Amino acid sequence: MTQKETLISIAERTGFSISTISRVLNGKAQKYRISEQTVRKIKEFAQKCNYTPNLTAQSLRTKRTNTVGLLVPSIDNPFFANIANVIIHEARLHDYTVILIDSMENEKEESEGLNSLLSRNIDGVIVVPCSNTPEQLEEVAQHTPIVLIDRYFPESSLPYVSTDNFQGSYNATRMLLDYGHRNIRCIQGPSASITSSERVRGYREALHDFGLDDRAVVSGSDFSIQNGYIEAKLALAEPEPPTAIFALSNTILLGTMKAAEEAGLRIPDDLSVISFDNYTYLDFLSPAITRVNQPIEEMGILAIKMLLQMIRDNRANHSQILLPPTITVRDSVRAPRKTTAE
Amino acid sequence: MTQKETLISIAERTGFSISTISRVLNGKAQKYRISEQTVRKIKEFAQKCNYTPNLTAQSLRTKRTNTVGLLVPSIDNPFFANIANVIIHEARLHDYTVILIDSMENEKEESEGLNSLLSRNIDGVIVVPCSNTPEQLEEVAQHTPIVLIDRYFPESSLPYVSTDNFQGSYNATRMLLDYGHRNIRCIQGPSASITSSERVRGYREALHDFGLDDRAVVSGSDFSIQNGYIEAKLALAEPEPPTAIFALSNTILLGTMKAAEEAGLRIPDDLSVISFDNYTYLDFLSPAITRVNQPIEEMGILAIKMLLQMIRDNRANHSQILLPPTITVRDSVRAPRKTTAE
DNA sequence: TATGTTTGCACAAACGTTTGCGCAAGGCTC
DNA sequence: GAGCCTTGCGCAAACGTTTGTGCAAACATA
Repeated sequence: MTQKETLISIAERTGFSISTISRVLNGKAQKYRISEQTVRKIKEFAQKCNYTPNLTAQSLRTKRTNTVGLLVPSIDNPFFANIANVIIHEARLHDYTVILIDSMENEKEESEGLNSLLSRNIDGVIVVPCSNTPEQLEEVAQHTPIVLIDRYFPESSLPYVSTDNFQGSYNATRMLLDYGHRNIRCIQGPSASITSSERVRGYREALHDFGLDDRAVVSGSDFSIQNGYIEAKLALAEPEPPTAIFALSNTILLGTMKAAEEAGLRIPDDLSVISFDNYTYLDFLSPAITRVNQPIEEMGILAIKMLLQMIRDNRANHSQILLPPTITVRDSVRAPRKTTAE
Repeated sequence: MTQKETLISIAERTGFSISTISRVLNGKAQKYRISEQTVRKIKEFAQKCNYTPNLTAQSLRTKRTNTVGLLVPSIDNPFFANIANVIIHEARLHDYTVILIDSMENEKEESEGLNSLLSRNIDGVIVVPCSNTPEQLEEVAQHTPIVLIDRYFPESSLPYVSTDNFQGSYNATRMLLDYGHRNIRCIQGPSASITSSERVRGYREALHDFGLDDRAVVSGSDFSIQNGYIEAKLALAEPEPPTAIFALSNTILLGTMKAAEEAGLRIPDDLSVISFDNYTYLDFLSPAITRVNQPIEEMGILAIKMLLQMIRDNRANHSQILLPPTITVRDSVRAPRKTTAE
């Protein structure tokens, strides 16, 4: 295996000093009055020998890495892959590289991943937290710019950008109500998660505004297909089964559909469903699924914007932003066959 | 923003030298005969002030980063997200961190991403190449361990691990033939891509073995939903439309299904379909889709294993491995209504 | 008490950069 | 030809580590 070129090796072979070469390659030739001729020679030589600076040395010296960290709970989840994609592209536009760490929805991994990022002297970090407390993150925020995305801590001053899950959920529930549904089951994700709990809140509020507080039924434990399956299975087996199911994530939706199919129920004829999250494949299910659509791209752009601003200004920012979701209407909602007893 | 602890700051406050502290924290106390007492004091202090080593300095000195790069064409594609997931987890098991770069299926981005990784002194890199030539990668291989995954260059000696796309495709086509289909359309991805061309080869070979060389019809241009839609639309409008469609990716499949639906064809009654790639949601389409299942997990594990071995032994490896795919049978294949003219 | 051995740690160089400062050579002014 | 300014570049310190070597003190031996 051959060696890589360094400023030193170039200096030896061109006869110029290390500093001169460094300045030329960093575009500071003018500032330091390096002659045209020298600049040309050095640039040519560097080009020819395919020199690339050693980033570790560079950042050791400058304290900057032009790198931001991105810590997500599971890159395997298309929602987070989507976020990662946007953030990687957006960072790239601003000449930043992204280091992606997967915390596997595990507090310990999250903590270690964060430390690993900090050790690398990243300039800032974007986090979808999976722990329940903001403590470590707040400590990090003392010395490193940090922005939360998707999940956040309402009681903390950490900056975040997320979807207005409450509003999205409220609107979706409202839509079902407007179609005439009165027995609407809500299947939630982990109740500790702010995204899930806000969605539940929206669901309850919509029922409340219809004077149906007592009809609110929420169950479920996590964002898994299995959870959706089990909860839907139970709900549909009840004496007075729901006429509509509101699945608080697309995975929960998949489980719900399976349960509906097994119960011999056709969607939307026998059962209406509405989901969260917007994936292409939701259009290819039968029927295509009406869902609450999070503005992922805008979230990613905003998060990067906030982060880079904090990096540039070297001071904290406490913006806490919720973006409005929209509803993508497809074919999974219809008026119930017959109004329930109520 | 507060300062981070360094060996120097700890040295000043504990009275021990930098080297002693370094050795203690690296578990080399024994080797350098640091007393029990000193070890304890230093460890306690480091713990208390939450010291984490500066990785850039560390790797500048040691030339190792315990980091591997992963360069994929698009993290937004669940297939690559899945690969990334496996590799991240597997690397983690061996105490390696992964830096993920997205080349956006763009040669220039790939090249720059690779340089960015190299600048970081990563210990090795796993690549799903998107360029058509192995030149740059072969040059990198001169000084940095590299393993290709999924896509590879048959004429190059670069090590790779991939699926036996030929075999998977052969078997799938064979299955359709065994069901009695004689008019099978194949919708491919980019013809320059080895994965797509191998799949096409498998398709042709299977037809050949049935003495149906002249019935081979391949069309398509990329792994997009739109491509699948357009090609299927065209195929189904022909005077003698296919009784089965082999979609060479799951995205092509989605387009195909949409076209079939618009043509009023029911799957599998009026049209059989079979796909590549194995995603959960394929089970939730109507009907669930029979598909060729790539052993992604094994591929990831093998790639990491090969890479770490190269890193450890500090020498090249030229293993070129194809893992056998399997077929996941669901409900999208059935015997054709009536045998075609042939 | 003199000598050798062990114990326990510190010194300093090196990794590849960046950057403030300095210095030599040449040109200009008078 | 003396003094000053400009041009063009090099010196060396610093970033936070790791690690080969060195050295003083303590201890053991004779």
